[in-house]
Amino acid sequence: MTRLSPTARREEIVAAALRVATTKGLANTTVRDVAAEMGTSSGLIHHYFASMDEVLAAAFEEAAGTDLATTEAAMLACTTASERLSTFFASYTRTEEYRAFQMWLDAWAEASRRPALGATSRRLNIAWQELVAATLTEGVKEGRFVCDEPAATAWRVLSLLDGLSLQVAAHPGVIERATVLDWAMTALEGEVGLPMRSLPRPSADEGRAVAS
Amino acid sequence: MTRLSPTARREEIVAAALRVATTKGLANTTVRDVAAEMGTSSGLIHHYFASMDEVLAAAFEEAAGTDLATTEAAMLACTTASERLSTFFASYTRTEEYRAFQMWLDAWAEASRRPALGATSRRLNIAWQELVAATLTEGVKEGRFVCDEPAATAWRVLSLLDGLSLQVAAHPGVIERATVLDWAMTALEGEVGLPMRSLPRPSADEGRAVAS
DNA sequence: ACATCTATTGGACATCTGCGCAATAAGGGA
DNA sequence: TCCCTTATTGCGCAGATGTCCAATAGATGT
Repeated sequence: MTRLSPTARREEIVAAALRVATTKGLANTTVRDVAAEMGTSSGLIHHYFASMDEVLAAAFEEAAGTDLATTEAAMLACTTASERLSTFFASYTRTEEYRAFQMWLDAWAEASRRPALGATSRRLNIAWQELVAATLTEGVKEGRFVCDEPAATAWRVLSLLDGLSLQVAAHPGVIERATVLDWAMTALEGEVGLPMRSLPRPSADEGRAVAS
Repeated sequence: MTRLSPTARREEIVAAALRVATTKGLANTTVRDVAAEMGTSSGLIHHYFASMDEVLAAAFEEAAGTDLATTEAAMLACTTASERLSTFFASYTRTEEYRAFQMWLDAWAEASRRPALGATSRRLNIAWQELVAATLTEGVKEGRFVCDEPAATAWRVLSLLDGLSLQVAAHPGVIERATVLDWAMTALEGEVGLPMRSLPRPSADEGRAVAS
């Protein structure tokens, strides 16, 4: 393989690991898989990462972190806090379509066994919660929402979303994606004192639009 | 090893597998682990189970099914639907203490990779939801609750509980067990038209009492 | 042109994995 | 008592896994 700069090679490794993890799942991604995906040797990966745990942590960070950044950017383009939350829901439930949620399932399950992955999973989970909490606080300042504890409400909404999405990912057919979206948004409306169904429900297409 | 009847031996294998899975996690439980736990050979396990997938499925069924039966029995001992639900919450959040929730995390993550485990996980998840739904229906008949769609409400409450419990199990310290319990019960109160905090919050001791 | 640094190789190593199979032995029925 | 069924053994097989390391080669500075 052509000799690359350390930073470029590191990024390539993370990108390759992410590509494999998206297909096979984080828990099933091996050093040799990543090396084969890049067309290089397995030793190269350990030249940049001390352990496979750190490779997976970096790959997961790339996946969930990019999702977070993309979502945040899309939300910033909205004018009101309500619109921002609608965008958030559309973006969050979209991830299922791309089987990205299986990665969260793997990360949660492996968190107690792989320290680096666990730390990353924890950090990103909190980051997502803080994004929701911040948006709620904005809505309160705008006078649109009533919310005593934005941090707590954010955890509840996010956890409801996770719990429902988890069923979609692990037990296909039990709950529909559109149902997850509707139930989670209704729960939020109840939390912040909005009229039922006042938040516009994103269509499946809108979810896709955010993705591109 | 002393020669046992097929049914007795099968049960012993499942019990041993469950013991190992409780310690190492479902995903990390191997044939040899189970054999060593019983003090027998690994070949014996394959004499009773076609694949490791089925061993894990049986072990998980034993764990989650017993929990379900125990919880159901404790609920039946209550007179009102409200008390039954309080008992349910106490029993459900108790499972964390025994690290049993890690098993659910593993089951959800592995569901797409191990068919038998996936089918079992799906069945038991639905069974838990049906237990809640049935109790809600009883409460409506008693005139204590208002609930248009018990099945949907059950999924929401259970998913919120799962999403929050998942944080406790995967990211220790982020959310407290007592908080999970309080938030989930409050959510239910909102769903069925009960006054806030009207459902008695079980103490940690009560949770433990149900376990024994 | 040379030397130095290090990215990259390719495989060794020890261990683990699920699974299968021939041999053994225990127990129950005739 | 003998026999036949089958529970149980113990190991082998083929493959996978994370990690490590000596050897190689490519780039960069002098």
